[in-house]
Amino acid sequence: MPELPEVETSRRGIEPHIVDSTVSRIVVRERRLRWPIARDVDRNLPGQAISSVSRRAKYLLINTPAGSAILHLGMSGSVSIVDRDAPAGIHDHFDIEFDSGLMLRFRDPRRFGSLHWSRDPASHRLLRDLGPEPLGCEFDGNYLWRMSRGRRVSVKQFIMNANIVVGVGNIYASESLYLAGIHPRRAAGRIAAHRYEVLADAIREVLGKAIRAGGTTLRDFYGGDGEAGYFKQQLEAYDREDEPCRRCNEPIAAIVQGQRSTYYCKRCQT
DNA sequence: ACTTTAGCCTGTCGGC
DNA sequence: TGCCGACAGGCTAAAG
Repeated sequence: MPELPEVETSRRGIEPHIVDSTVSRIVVRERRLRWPIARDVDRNLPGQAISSVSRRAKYLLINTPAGSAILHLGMSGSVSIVDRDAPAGIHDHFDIEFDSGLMLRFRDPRRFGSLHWSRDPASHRLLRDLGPEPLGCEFDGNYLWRMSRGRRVSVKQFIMNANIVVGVGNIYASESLYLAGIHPRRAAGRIAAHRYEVLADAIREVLGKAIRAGGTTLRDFYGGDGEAGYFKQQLEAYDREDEPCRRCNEPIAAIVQGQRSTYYCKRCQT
């Protein structure tokens, strides 16, 4: 489900409801997520006051003066703010309860999500090697060009590599390359600097637009406030196999790269 | 140091 | 109706 815009939408949906609240307890019903939920989460989170909710890549950070809960939504995870007495459904794996009477509920049918505790999240093993934020100032075409020299991977897999740049998942990779007019199979190391400027701009534009639309709801994504994202209507390539390219009418093609589907226009993308 | 692959899970959808 | 395979928005560890 969630790429950067969906995680950012979730962050904005939950932060106002829990900031300045204090965690009264945490209820874990299922520890077997992508990594088992360690007991130090249960030990450290209760009693802490929430200072902010931030995002790094696709991780949500629930920050307190003593450290942060690091939450990942995996492929099918979502968070919601509900009343403390709301009955738990089958895939509601944990709740973080607050003194306000509300709680943050984590639901994840496929259990690819995760929850960790860290006193210093930036140096946590899951976060420390991540590349720059695509909407931040260290990310630009020159950065992509420098990082890509000598690499033979396809440009699509290159921009989906979180060590290069974070937050570009399968949907927005196709969308960005479409917007930039770059063929997804082209080798990353054989793309000229000026084309990387176009690509970096495209990534920022696509992600920015998607955040403004509240994310992409393909099947079942809802932000923290329960609203469906409506970026799907703006998708140019993703999930549009055989439908006409909106620029040239060529049917959109679908291929597989690294076991993920890629969508692109054979005429517009070179 | 880079690239590729398998695998973690459940739910849904299309074809038979 | 039901069964079966294919596929789904992420990411890591291990192997090559």
